Amino acid sequence: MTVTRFAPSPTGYLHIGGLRTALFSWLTAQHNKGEFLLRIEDTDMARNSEEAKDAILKAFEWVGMSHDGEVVYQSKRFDLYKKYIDQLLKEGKAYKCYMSKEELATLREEQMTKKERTRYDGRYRDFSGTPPEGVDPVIRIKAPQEGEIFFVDGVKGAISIAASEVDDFVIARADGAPTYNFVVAIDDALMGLTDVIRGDDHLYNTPKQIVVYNALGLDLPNFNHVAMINNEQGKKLSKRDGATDVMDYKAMGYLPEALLNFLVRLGWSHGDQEIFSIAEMIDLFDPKNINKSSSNYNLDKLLWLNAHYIKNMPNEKLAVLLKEYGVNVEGHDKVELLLDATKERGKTLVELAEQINLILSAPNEYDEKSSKKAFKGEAKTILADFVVMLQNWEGTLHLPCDYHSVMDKLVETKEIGFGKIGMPLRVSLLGSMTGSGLDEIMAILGVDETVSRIEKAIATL
RNA sequence: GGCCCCAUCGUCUAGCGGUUAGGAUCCAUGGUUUUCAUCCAUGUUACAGGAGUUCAAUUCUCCUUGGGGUCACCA
Repeated sequence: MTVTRFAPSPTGYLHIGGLRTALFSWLTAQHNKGEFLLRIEDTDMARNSEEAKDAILKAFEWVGMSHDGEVVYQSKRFDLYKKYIDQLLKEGKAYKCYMSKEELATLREEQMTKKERTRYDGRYRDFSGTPPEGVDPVIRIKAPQEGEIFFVDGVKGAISIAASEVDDFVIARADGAPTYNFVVAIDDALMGLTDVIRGDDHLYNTPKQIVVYNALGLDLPNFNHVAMINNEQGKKLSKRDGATDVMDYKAMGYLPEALLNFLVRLGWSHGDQEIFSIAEMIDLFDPKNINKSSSNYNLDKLLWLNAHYIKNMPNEKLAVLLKEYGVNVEGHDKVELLLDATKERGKTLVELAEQINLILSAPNEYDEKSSKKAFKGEAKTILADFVVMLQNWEGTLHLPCDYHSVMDKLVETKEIGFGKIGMPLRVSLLGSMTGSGLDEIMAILGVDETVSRIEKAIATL
């Protein structure tokens, strides 16, 4: 059975790039009817935060990616890691290193001035003398000293790194707490991971983890390293490039299905297909189609996708979502009409809410440019005549086409162009020259409200 | 700097030795729409450079250049 995982460290919000690798992992599991596990990497007690962990879980909930089984917390598994550390110590595959932090810093400085790669020099690897006083030792694992560490990456292909590049790295801190590369290998193995999908910033961690797998005699999973997402200039994505917190996208009015669709096409493709429902992604996703190269982040397509998903979303669902953006249309007797008339005009739920509010609340002021253009000439008398006609026909006005026929009639009897009534009417109802169809707006408002808004406008002329 | 990875329109990408190098987005233009948006149509724009291999390279190899990643008692 395929088992994948997402393993964030709870030091901040869920990053947009993290969501993509999580999505790739989740899709791989779903596609193979396997399991997608969630593990919180909180071995660094000093940097963890409960809020960060909750924020990450919340983001997962928002996008609708559910994990299987219980969330695994590494901080609760220290006893387990301790057991493996003791085992390696006993087998001579790991050793205590009494080098102080100061000594290590000095060594590193020397290496840097000599422009060498900074690495631990192995001075305690075969140490058997009397340990220095006052130093709590760290525990280092014995990495191979020659040869190559080789593995086949699912997206990058064959990777080989010289053993000399991997030093005897620390697996347990001076306080006894295990370190990342050690526990990742153990947990991935113990949790039954078959496919590790992660950012390629972890590529160099892989040989280290392989050292752990080998020392403990564990089976290797398939590694898949996904290239990074950079900003539009190809540089590392930072807050300055816009939102990097997944939840910011919710605040900006993006739909999770749009965000996921956008993300799945960043570094992965299925021919020319652009639109993927969640079900289609699951059906078609295969990590072997993941791109080797990094991709740049550009929100144009996300906006387009979001507009697409809003346009195609059932009104009932839209009405529910809109409540989180300050618009409650659920009680309105013309909800269907209201949403049909506005949903093609908002690329985000925030914009859609604005469009709806434009109709729902009478304009407090009239856009200067629009009113100047619309409220000129005979506008006042035309609007007054229109009000009279609306009132005369009141009982028969229900559908947009009913209102349209009144406008037709007005244009006909007064022998004027459509714009003569259209423009002033639009500004009277919405306050500006842009917006949904007049027929729909009037049908949504009803005769009373329509007349009231027109009369209010007339009063200012 | 050492090591590792990468390289097709501005951006996301298709391509897997022989194509008029395709799609999407963006942008521009036209049409539909009483406005705006939607929608439809059309158009501009790409194989980083240089050597090979081959009858033939965007595609394979090498070099250069450019970009990214990584070098913790962080994850």
